Amino acid sequence: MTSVKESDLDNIRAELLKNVGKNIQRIREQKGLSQFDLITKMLGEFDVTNVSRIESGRNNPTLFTLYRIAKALDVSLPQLLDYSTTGK
Amino acid sequence: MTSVKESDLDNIRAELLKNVGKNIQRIREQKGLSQFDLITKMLGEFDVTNVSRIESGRNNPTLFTLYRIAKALDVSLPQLLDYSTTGK
DNA sequence: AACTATATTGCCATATATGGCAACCTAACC
DNA sequence: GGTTAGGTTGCCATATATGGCAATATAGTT
Repeated sequence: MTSVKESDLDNIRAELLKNVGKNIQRIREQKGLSQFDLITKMLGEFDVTNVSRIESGRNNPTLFTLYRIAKALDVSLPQLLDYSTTGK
Repeated sequence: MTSVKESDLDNIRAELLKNVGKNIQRIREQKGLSQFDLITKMLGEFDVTNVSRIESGRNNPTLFTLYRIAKALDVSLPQLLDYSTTGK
């Protein structure tokens, strides 16, 4: 077994995006911020629409996007992506 | 001061991509793997060309790409992105 | 010199993240 | 009822990550 079925790969991707998205949402809400509040704290421009898509796992955000979200939420990049401790 | 000059934003992005890229390269070489070895260990298909581009900071990888690289290198996603401890 | 392994760069095509806006949906108000 | 805040979804355009291959570079070895 060296390969992974394509559908499995899609499931792995979907789970990852959902887990990270939920983690972002959890941290944002812990800080008492709305999605709009978040984008106003982000470096540069960002569309609030995409926050919803990222938090719900519909988008596969880039490294730079994740970095700007982490900064806006006042957490480190590793913290933002560490969903293992929060009960997956 | 609420905004960031566009050139500053580009510099922040460039530095981030370079730091994470170097971290990936460092971990890969510590494990004694070539770029080709890395892609063969990654889930699904990945082009070796893009490993070079990511390690040199020319590409802004997606979350799923970072996840697959982390898995192939046998480190956690937070570890892969934690370049702060390694001397920036 | 030649050969091999590894990495970089360039080019083009495709897939998709993001920008931007409008419409819609709840829930909580008055 | 209406209004507001927050979030979602749909649509389209643009930017760019990735796929894929070829060419080049570079270092190591014989």
